[in-house]
Amino acid sequence: MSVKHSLLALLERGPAYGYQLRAAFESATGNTWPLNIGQVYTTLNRLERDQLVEALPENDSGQRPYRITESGRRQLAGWFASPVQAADRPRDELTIKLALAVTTPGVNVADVIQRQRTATLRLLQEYTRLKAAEDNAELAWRLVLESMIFRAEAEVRWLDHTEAVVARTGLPAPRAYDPEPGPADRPEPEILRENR
Amino acid sequence: MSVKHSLLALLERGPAYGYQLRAAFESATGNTWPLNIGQVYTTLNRLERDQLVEALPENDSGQRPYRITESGRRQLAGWFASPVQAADRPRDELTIKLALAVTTPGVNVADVIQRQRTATLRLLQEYTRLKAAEDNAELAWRLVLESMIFRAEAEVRWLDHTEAVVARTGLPAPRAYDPEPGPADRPEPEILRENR
DNA sequence: AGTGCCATGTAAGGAGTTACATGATTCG
DNA sequence: CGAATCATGTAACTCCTTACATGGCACT
Repeated sequence: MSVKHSLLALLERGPAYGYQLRAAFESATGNTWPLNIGQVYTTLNRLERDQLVEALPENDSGQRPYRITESGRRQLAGWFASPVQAADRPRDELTIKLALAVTTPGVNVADVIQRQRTATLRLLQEYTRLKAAEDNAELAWRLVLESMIFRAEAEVRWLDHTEAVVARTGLPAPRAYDPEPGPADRPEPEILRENR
Repeated sequence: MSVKHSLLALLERGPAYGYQLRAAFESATGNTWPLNIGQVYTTLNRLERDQLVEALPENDSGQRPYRITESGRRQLAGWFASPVQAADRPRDELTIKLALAVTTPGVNVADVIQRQRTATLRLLQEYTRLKAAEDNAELAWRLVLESMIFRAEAEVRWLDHTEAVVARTGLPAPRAYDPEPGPADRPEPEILRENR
């Protein structure tokens, strides 16, 4: 989803060809989020098919630039205007891992938490070092970096909190599956069912 | 990735069939992260192909339970033992959106931030309400809920921070693409290049 | 002449989604 | 009887990744 809209956003700055779009994307994210070049071309093909971009004639150097269309501009405006919702977000692997760890027999939960904490702290230190080293970097890259810092900090806090909760309440006794699983007893919260 | 390992974790509690696995997964996440039933079956097929699980004989009720294998147990242990790395995480859509917003002509960045802030705050309130309402819920679901709360809080803080940064420094002048894009001038940080 | 970068793509597969199809059972 | 739920699956598609193929051009 985001690559499609990212390419539209980059094309809003002016026509560009695939290789250039990848460079622009990676530059905006400080070269930390590499963008697969193959995906750029396949995404551009889908965008062209959906008439959100149009191909310009190939130039002498063998470059095939694209231009955003009016329809693409509307699509892009819609993206910026609509907030990212809960249902848009992918399931977080760490959250799932710990949620399952507490009900999986034979798993040392405190150990899992500590290993993750160490890894995340190390990441956080690296981010902080980068931020100090490149304080006058591009605004976009700075925002990405700070986003990662805020998220990593929150993750460490959650890990610490979770460790305390688990230590306090202990783990539930592992039980096998009911031979006859009953109906779900907890209704799905409305807010999470939206946009589906 | 996480569905594969989630199924292995659920099967570690004992043999189960597809429908049961979906119910168990959704129950562990408080029915907030619906798991597609079709994907359960296709994932089980891949797991069986890779000999991480084995199919048990179909019973009278037409249920086809699976059992985790020794190889599957090792795979699962490896998952729990290795922390989630930076490279494993998907690109965050909101981060990309704002990073691109600041270099896309005609975008009202403050507006984008405010819309997102409102949406995230509303989510946060809903999560908080849920937590209060189900304080004695399953541990796994509680962890998931708290994870989402910590993340939403961090997001609001980052949004506020970003709003301040943008207000203070202003937006960079939009410029078109260089006719001849030079080589990348910022080396990719080592820590982010790992595990690729 | 060879290495490396620029620039375009394709192939194959995993992961995820929506949608559809099919039968059995259960419950009002 | 009909509707809902249980239970299994397939099809089509998007998204994303790794890997490979091809050709031009620049630099040593």
